[in-house]
Formats: sequence, structure tokens, C-alpha cells
Amino acid sequence: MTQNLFAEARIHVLAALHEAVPSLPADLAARVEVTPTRDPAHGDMATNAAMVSARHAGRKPAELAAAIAAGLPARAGLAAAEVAGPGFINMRLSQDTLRAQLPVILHAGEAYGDSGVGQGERVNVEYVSANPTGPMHIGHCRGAVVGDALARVLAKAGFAVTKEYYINDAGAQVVALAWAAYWRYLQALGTKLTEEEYAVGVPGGLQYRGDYLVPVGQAIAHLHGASLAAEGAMPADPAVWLEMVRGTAMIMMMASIREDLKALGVVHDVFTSERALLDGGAADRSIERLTERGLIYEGVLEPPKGKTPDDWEPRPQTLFRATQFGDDVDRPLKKSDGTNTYFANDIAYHEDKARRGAATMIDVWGADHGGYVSRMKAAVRALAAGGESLDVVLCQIVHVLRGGQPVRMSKRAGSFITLRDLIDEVGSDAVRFTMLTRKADAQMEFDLDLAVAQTRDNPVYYVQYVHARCRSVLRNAAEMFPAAALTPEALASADLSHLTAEPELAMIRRLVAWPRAVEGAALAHEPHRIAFFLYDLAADFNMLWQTGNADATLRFLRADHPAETLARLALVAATAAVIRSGLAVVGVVPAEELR
RNA sequence: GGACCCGUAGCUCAGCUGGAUAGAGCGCUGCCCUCCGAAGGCAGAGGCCGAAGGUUCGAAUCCUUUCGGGUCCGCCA
Repeated sequence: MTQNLFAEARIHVLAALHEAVPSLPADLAARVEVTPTRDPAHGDMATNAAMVSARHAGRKPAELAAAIAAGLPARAGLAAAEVAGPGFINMRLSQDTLRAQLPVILHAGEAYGDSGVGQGERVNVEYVSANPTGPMHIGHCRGAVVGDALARVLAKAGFAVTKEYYINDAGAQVVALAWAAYWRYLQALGTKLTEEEYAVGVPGGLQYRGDYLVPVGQAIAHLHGASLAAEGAMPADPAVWLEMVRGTAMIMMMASIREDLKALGVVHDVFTSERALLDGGAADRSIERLTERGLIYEGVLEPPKGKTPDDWEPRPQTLFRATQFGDDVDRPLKKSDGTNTYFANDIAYHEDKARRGAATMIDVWGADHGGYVSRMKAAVRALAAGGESLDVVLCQIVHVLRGGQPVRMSKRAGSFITLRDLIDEVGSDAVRFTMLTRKADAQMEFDLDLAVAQTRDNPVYYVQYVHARCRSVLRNAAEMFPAAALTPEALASADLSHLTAEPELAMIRRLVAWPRAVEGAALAHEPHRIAFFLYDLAADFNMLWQTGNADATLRFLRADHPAETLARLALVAATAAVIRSGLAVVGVVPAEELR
């Protein structure tokens, strides 16, 4: 039994189209779609089949549409198919067909909407990948939620998903972390140095002054005693301690990050260490492969136009021919000291992901990496041996508001909001849902007060409210029926022909659109669509509910009409199931009741 | 100077990969609880989809130009 009525109808439409136009090229057929209608007067679904193929067939769209539509109802089990507008074929499902989806939903439960479009294709979603130099803050949060919801919707759509975190543990920033952790270690030992006195001796200056490293320093002191310091808790030769401290600090930072992510419901499958990758020589091998393809040369780049850095001087560099793959300029792979650039390392990392089996790679990045997208795609294209592809989902900046006023954040002043603070204040559910109420590539404002408000303008509560209402109806129904009559399986066999009111049928139409919404969000890599679907679904249910207030014969529970009541309970239970199915994608726990 | 993202109702935003008369929330105006959860619903007003060209049966959506806002710009990660 198929779950997606639109996909099913499309098969019949294509069959009818091929009879009318036997020579139709595949690329035109691929453009045929069956979509929900915007206006209920147009029926339940519409297809552009005739308009897409009229030119090729040398026929007028309306006339071709009539030919296709003629046999469609019998073939596809439709109540009607008629030509409209410039050549649409509007299709109307019979009420029985619509109602027959309720048992499908009830039997599937949260699995409703699961799809096979992904065909088990392996997708690697890499997200968060925050530098392990401090706690996660709100800037990381959006990417975490978007990436996680994207991974979930892809999995639901039938892709084989790997959720991955790339640990940037190889650069200068983790050395700076080690120096900062070492300071806390000296403090734990009772050094007489002041922070400023210590900072003078730190190459590049003392960064990461937040007190989150205090426990790290204490842990190192606990593990090693005074053995990593000179006499009197004074700094010792870095050769003695740097690697040790770096490793311990890294482990503790990553543990803290994983804890914060877990509090947000985000759990990665794979953590890949940049350092481990590079120690294995991956970057050099990637450069070798590019060289074999003739994509590496020594050259001099033009300075950026209009914004020449002060210290600019022309310099021969080892460059990758990114321009051959759609980038604007060729990109350097070697620093002047002969070591590899971060880009070179990132090429190796993406090659590694491909080697591990990812047919599609999706990177979720912050907007500040926007300028990096085209070169990374170019590199993947250059090295893709088996048609691997890379898509980058850019998450724009989040501005935090409290009471409508912007919350200013400054790292230097230490006044940035950590992810943990945010979760503690508004809760994981509100954070996750709210982060999905904008498409990723639009800037968003996150209003702390709104996220916990219990009104219609807070989508989290609006959706939760509807689920709680559904559960409440089912709880109240226990006064009319034994529990065994109210299980999803029992309700699935109710006589659904009692569902004839227009708001009831509208509700069913929304529910049956869920599998299509899942597929659309997965294929477009746009998890925010799920949040909007849930919001629309909630609005439909509230409308349906109100009709019971206006007309008592339309209430869900009617003590003197048990058969009708069971049919409506089936609709209510199916609605709750779709909400749970959707909230599972968003990563939000459905509420049984609200208080 | 260049690249990328965004300009849709007074405000905050959707618009399902080019479809029919462009939608929702907030705000504004007027309604609806003896009643399954009013934490809700109905109705009204509000639009040259930033602007100008182009592509075609058809454009908010694609292309070019242009004007605003944002992110970034040879060795950082």
C-alpha cells in the first residue's frame, strides 16, 4: 500500500500521457508533476502533464489535457478529472479514497511518511564541527538544529544517513587552547604569576580566558601533580607539557561539547579528527592526486580588487585550478612555510568522506564560510571518482532578542550566550522548533520571550497544543468506550463513512500530504519545511475543532452516536500520529497535555 | 572593487525547484465560550512580490542590469 497519493497518481498520469504521446522524451516526462491544489474548488490534486508536453506533441495544451483526462478517473481511481485553466488537469479523489488513508496512517503511526525515495543512497551530513576550544554558543546552535533535522528527514525519506562531526584539532587554535589550559593548571598548583605576567610569555598572546578551562587545569593537576611545571608552579618548557595539555584539554572540551549537543538532542554517528587524518598523510595524497590530474601549478595570484591588504606582495604559490570547476580564482594549497593550508586539509577530509562511501555530502556551515563554498565544491568535483556530490547548507546569522530588544554579544566581554544557557532558559524543544521557523539561508531573530510564550505566535506551543488537544479527546473518549476500542488498530477499522463534513475532509487532505512534504524537504535539503507543515496542520485542526463549537453535531465526542464518534476519533488519532511523525523529524517531544 | 545570501501586507516571515485569483502570524476593525482544552476560531481592511529589461503557453520563482541590507575576500581555522 503506497502512502503517497500524489506519487501514485503521477504514475497513472504518466501512463495516460505515454498513450497520448508515445514518443515523449524522458526529460519532459520528468517535469510532469502532481501537486496539491491551492484552491479546493480545483479538486485535490492537479497535474501539468499536458502543458509540459504540448509543444513536443504539437498539440494545444487544453486539447491534449482533455485526451489525457478522459481515461484518467477509471485508471487512477479518481472521482473526477477535468481540464482547467491553461491546460491543467484537476483531479478529485473520491471521499472513500481519502478516508481509506486514515487506516494507513493509524497502522503506520509515527512511521507514516517514511519513504523510499532515497533508495538507500548514502548521505553524509556534516554539521556543528565547532572548534573544540570552548563551549558551544548560540552561533553554533542553528547549524546543529538544521543539520540534525536534515539528517532525520533524509533518513525518513529512505537515505542511509551518517551524521558526522569534524574535529578541528590540528591547527594553531588548539595550541592556543593548550597555553590557556596550562595557565589554569598553574593556577591550580597555586602559581604566584598574574594572568598578565603569564600572558607575556605566551606566543601570540593568551586567548581563551573564559573560566570554562578552570576544571581542565584542575584535572591536569590531578593527573600529573606538579610534574608539568617548573619549581614554584612556574611555567616549564612547552616541550615538556604542550602535547600532554593539548590532548587533555581537547578531550575535555569535546566531552563538554558532546554533552551540550546531547542536551539539544543531537548525537553524531562519527567524529573525525583532522589531526588523525593529516597524520596519516591524507592531505599530501590528495594534492598528489590533483597533481596527477594536472590541476596543480605554481603561480602568482592577483591581489583582491579594491581591498589590497597592507602587507600584500606578489608571491608564487602552489595553486589548485579551482576556476576549472566553477570557482572565481585558483586557490592556494601551501602556506609560505611549506605546510598545507586549511583548504588542502579540507580537500583531504572530503575525499575521506567520499572514500568512506558517501555518495552525497552535505556540509552545514555558518554564513561566515559563504566565501568558501565554491572552492570546496570545485575540489569535490575535481576529485569525485564515482560521481560524488557536495551540497552546502549555509545558515545565516541568528540575532538574539529579549523582550524585542537585541541581546548584544561580545566574546571579549564574555557576554556571549552559551548553548547550555539557551537550553536552560527556553528548553530544547523550543530551541529546535524555533530554529526551524526560517529557511536556513535567511537571517533570523530568536526572541527568548517568544520562544516560551504560550500563544499562537509561538509555533512550538501552537503545534504542541494541538497534539495535547488530540490526546485530551482520546482520554475523554475512555468514558464512552473500553480502552481496547481506542487503540489505533481498533480505530482503523471504524466505519469511516461517517466522515463527510468539509472540515473533516480538509483535515484528511492535509494528513495525506505529509509523505509528500517529507520527500520534498529531504530532496531540497530544507528541513524548515517540516516545521511549517506542522504549523499548517495545527491550524487545520483548530479550525476543525471550532466547527464543533459552532455546531454541536460536529463534535468529536457524541455520547448518543458511538459509530460516528469512533470515526472521528480515528481522524483525531491519525492527526496526532502525523504530528508525532513530524515532531520526531524536528526532534521535539510531543506533549500529552499542557498545563 | 569582487563573490555569496536576503529584499514579498505597517512588522516578522512562508510560497512545495516555472503554474490558476500571491499566503500565514503579529498589529488594526468587528464578531464567536452554558459546549470535547477560548493556550482557540470566524470575518474585514492591508500588495506594482525593491526597480527596469529579457526568456515562454505562464515568472515572486530562471537570465541580465540596477538599488538597498547582510556575510566574507591570497598563508587564520
